[in-house]
Amino acid sequence: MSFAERVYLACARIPKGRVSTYGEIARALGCRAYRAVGNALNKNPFSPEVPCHRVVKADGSLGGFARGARKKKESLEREGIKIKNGTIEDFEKVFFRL
DNA sequence: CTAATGACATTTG
DNA sequence: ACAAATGCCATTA
Repeated sequence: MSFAERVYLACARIPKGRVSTYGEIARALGCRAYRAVGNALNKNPFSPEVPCHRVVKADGSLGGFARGARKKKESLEREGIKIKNGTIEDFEKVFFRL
């Protein structure tokens, strides 16, 4: 089981309509490799299977997205997450602590 | 094995 | 508040 695999599993735990951060994912895995988490999600071999779009930066901004940040924003809004000028509103509310 | 690279995070200027 | 500099950790070349 590689690090990336664990990342995907953790990601899959995030409920619809909530978001989490790269750092939080790393913390849930028992380390602080938030950079590595980003790399794992970027590869993302399980594209629609694992909801990688629910993972954002710690400051509430969306961060990057392999298929374009635009798409990511739309996906999140579709799940009921409001975004204001590239930043998530009520970030503290929708934040999902693993 | 060493070096380079990020969908990051925090601190400083 | 914003931009730049540092630190971070696993992966990959």
